[in-house]
Amino acid sequence: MKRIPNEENRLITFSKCRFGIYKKASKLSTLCDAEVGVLDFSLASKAFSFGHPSIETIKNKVLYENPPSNDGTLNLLKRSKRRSLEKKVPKPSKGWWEEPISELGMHEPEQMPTKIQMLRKHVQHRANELRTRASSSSLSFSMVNQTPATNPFFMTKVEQKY
Amino acid sequence: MKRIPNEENRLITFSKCRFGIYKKASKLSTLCDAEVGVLDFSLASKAFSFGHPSIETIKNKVLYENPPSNDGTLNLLKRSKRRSLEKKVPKPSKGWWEEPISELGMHEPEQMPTKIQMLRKHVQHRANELRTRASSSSLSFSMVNQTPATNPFFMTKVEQKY
DNA sequence: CAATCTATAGTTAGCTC
DNA sequence: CGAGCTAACTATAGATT
Repeated sequence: MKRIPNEENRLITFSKCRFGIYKKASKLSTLCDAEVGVLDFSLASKAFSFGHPSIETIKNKVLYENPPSNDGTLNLLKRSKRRSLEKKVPKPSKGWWEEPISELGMHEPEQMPTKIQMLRKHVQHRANELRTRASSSSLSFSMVNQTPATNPFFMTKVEQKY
Repeated sequence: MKRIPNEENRLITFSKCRFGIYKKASKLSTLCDAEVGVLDFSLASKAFSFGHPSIETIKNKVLYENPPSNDGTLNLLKRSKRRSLEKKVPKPSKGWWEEPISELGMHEPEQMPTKIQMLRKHVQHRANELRTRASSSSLSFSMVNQTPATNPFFMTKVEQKY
């Protein structure tokens, strides 16, 4: 799978696929009560986006790393105070599906072979589906902590199929 | 279609659908030579993202509205200078697939009935597929101009199916 | 908790008009 | 230039292990 050579076909596909992604993003937001943003920049220097509940909401999360309304309060408390509250209302243990995908943050392709072994198994599984391609571009998954204190764009590279 | 009631199922779906979207975003980036970013915030206050070539690239475009390398130069020139250059290298006429989706920027639902008629036909077609749901949330498409001088998050609301 | 399977549902590339 | 179609492809909800 590679870049569509014909420019017209490429642009038509760009448009069609974008709507497909927006539709899926919309579905995700409804089914899972999530906030989702999608940004698409064509090389022709046009940009489009989808956002739920709005692209502004997503933008603000990225720009200002606003704590979410449902748990931000705790994070504003001192660590000791937060700990004691957490004892009263303990967090449920986390399932694999809600774990951060990875804690790797390397950006150099050379580092991949060893570091990639540290990926969580379910990511490896998915990553295996996305087989190597010749190009140097990469597929990135990242976990974004929403408190200002933590790195908001922690990133992991895996091999990319498309 | 509505929010999945069971929390476990909801989280599993969140995880599965996210990967599906990432896969499609990856495909889009390769086929169409585009830069794509996806941000997912679960209500459990976790956030994940996909980015091609990296989420950092997308983040920087949003944060700093960096002009793209392939056409940003022109936009930094004075209008008069730009005009004269554009005469020498005229832009090709645009197809429907590369037009900004809309030039509507309203945020009030009350304004929709009249304004929505201005949407391009292919957007109307898509929008019609996304039928009303009871909730007040909305599906947003937006066009993002990449020069600092223009509104980077111009937005249009249409009805949402999911 | 995590992986795997599968029937069903959904998507789209290329085509026609 | 856009809209519509559909065969082939792809994704996924729910079940199973």
